[in-house]
Amino acid sequence: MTEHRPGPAVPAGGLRERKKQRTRDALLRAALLLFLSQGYDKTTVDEITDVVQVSQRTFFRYFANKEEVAFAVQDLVESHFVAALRARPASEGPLTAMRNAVLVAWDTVDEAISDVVPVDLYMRGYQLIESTPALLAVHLRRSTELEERIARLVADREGLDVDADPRPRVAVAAFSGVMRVTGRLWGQGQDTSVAAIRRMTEAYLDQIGPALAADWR
Amino acid sequence: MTEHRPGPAVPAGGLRERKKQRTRDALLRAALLLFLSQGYDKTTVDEITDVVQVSQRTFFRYFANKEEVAFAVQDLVESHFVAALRARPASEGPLTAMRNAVLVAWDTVDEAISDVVPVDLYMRGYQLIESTPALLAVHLRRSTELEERIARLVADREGLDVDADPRPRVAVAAFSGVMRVTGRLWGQGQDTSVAAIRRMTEAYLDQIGPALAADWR
DNA sequence: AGGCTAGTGACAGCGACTGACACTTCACAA
DNA sequence: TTGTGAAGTGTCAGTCGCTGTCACTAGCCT
Repeated sequence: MTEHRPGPAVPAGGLRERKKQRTRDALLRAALLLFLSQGYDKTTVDEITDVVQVSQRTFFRYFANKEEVAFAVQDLVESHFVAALRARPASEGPLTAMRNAVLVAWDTVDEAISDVVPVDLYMRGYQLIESTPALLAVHLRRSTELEERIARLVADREGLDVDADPRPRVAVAAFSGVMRVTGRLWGQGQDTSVAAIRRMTEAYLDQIGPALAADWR
Repeated sequence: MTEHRPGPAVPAGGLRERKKQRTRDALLRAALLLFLSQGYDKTTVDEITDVVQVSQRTFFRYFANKEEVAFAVQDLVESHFVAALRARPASEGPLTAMRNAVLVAWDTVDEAISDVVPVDLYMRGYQLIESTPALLAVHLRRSTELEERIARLVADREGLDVDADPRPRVAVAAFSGVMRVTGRLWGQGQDTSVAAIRRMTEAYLDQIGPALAADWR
């Protein structure tokens, strides 16, 4: 009996590891709640660690900086989108595949993250990012990294070399540009539901063709 | 003789104002040179103010934060592009106008900024931004603000309401997305000349059509 | 049982940034 | 020309994000 199947409700790993996970989760949740209730800038790391009863030094052992904790959930959603894109049939063209992937991703975010945080919390977190200059800046930089990943993925789908053919990067750039506008406008709007952002996404993607036409009249 | 025409080499304003301008310029130049020689992160504000012989407090009276000083020249170039876009004949469609505006802008950056800093310095500054995470993040956020300005400008050209018709923002987003890829790849490349980025700009813009086609084969 | 080491807390220190206040210096009017 | 107000600056003290160091505690493994 040196080994046994993992029980249903018991997280993997020894006591050490489980403790670690608990601290990280606690910090994450505490930070998110504080950010949402009083704003990111007005929340100090000390306040977060006070809630969790942990030294400030420990916070920085789990998160490289104060920003990182705000993007933990974002990471999940991004991976979720990438997975959705990967799942698209090879028969779909690049733009169609990306378009369908986002829409499917929005339709299934709930299941994808609900065991970490409720979707509602994620949505409010996203809005916080969009409305906090420091976070928005980091978000955009992270987005360009995601773009590169996607470009490589698209290139693979089409059997191309990203560095030889500019089309993958150009297509992804144009697509992502539109996604960003959508995110921004959604953040400014009233309806903060997933349905709202899904609707806007679709509407704006539909405008790529018309918007890029030579003449708008 | 309570007033006299401004002499040829004498900047406008009283002594007070001229002094102010000199301090600001000195700080700007000192900062840029330090950033370029030893990197942004490794340069402290104290080092900058030591060169100019000014207290740290004074630095922060001229620049809201350490980042701001790195974008002073960038500001000029952006305005230069906006001006170029404004100068495009109404007969050109949105995309054509933007495309021509960037190209013309690159062809004339030299004249536009040379009395503040040599173009070479600007180019190296741009590369610094692209390669410094903290600066890149801010750059991208600033870019979205510029995008909004451009979208309004484009909407005006076409006699549309930005908030009613999504096409201006979508077109600008797609365009800017491609511009960003260009900037990134240029920054990673070897040739740091204006000619190089102009060439890449043109090449990548040419790919928008093909990249957005349904089928790439 | 006892040594090993991962994880933590306490502390000191750096650098970006801010508020308060006193002081210098220019501007402008009497 | 001089005096007065305000603009611009330096000094100082303090906050906050973040890092290095070191000693200590508690799971782990033999």
